[in-house]
Amino acid sequence: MLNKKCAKKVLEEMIALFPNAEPELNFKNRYQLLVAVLLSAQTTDIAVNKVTPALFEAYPNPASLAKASPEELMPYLQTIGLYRNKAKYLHLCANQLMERHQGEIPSNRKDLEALAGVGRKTTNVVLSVGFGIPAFAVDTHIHRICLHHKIVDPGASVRQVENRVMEVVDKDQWIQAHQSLILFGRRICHPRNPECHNYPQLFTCQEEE
DNA sequence: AACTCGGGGCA
DNA sequence: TGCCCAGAGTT
Repeated sequence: MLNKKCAKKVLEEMIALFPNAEPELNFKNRYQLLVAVLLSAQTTDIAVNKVTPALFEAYPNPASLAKASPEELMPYLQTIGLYRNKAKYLHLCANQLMERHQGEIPSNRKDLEALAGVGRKTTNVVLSVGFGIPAFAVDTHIHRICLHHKIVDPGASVRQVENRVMEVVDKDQWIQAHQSLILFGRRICHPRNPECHNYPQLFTCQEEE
C-alpha cells in the first residue's frame, strides 16, 4: 500500500475533486439523523428523503415512534428496500431508546451499536455529525476506493480503512472527507469501469511502504 | 466468514 | 430486463 505521505496526497486529491460535497440526508435533529441513517442502509439517500418528512411528522420523537407497531410503520417504508426488516428494526430501536436512554440519542459507541438496526457506519455518522465526536464512517464506496488506490493493503477490512483514513486525514476534515470521498466513489471510481485514469493527479505520488 | 435480505438503479 | 448494490443481522 502507499506510504502515509502518498496516501494523504491521494486522498486529498480525491477530496479536492468534490470540495463542496454536502450531506444528502435531510434531518433536523439527532433523532431524525439516527432514523434517516438507519433507513439509508440498503437504499439511496434520495429514497430516504422521500419518506422521512411524513414519517417525522407522524412520529416526531422516539416516544411516538416507540408506540407504533411495525405494521403501522410499513406504509412509510413501502418505497424503500427491505421495508419489513426496516420497520422491525425501527420499532425495536425506538423502544430501546425509550427503555435504555429515556428517549435520548446516546452519545457513545457502545450504546449506539447496541441499538437494533444500528451498526458501525450508522454509529460513526451519528457520533461525528450528530455529536461532533471524532469518528469516520466508512461505507462501501470509501472502502472500495481505498482498496483501488492502495490507501490500504489488499483485502483490508472496513475497520482498517477507518483507522487508515483517520491516521492520514486531518481530524477537522473527517466529515467533509466522508462526503467528498463518497461522491468520488459514485461519480468516478465506480465498482466497474472506474474512470480514475482521467484524473492523473491521483497517480503522481505512488511510493509504497 | 459466509450468507441473507429485497426493491432501486443502472447496463 | 436482469444483475448488482449497501449495510446490518444471522448462522
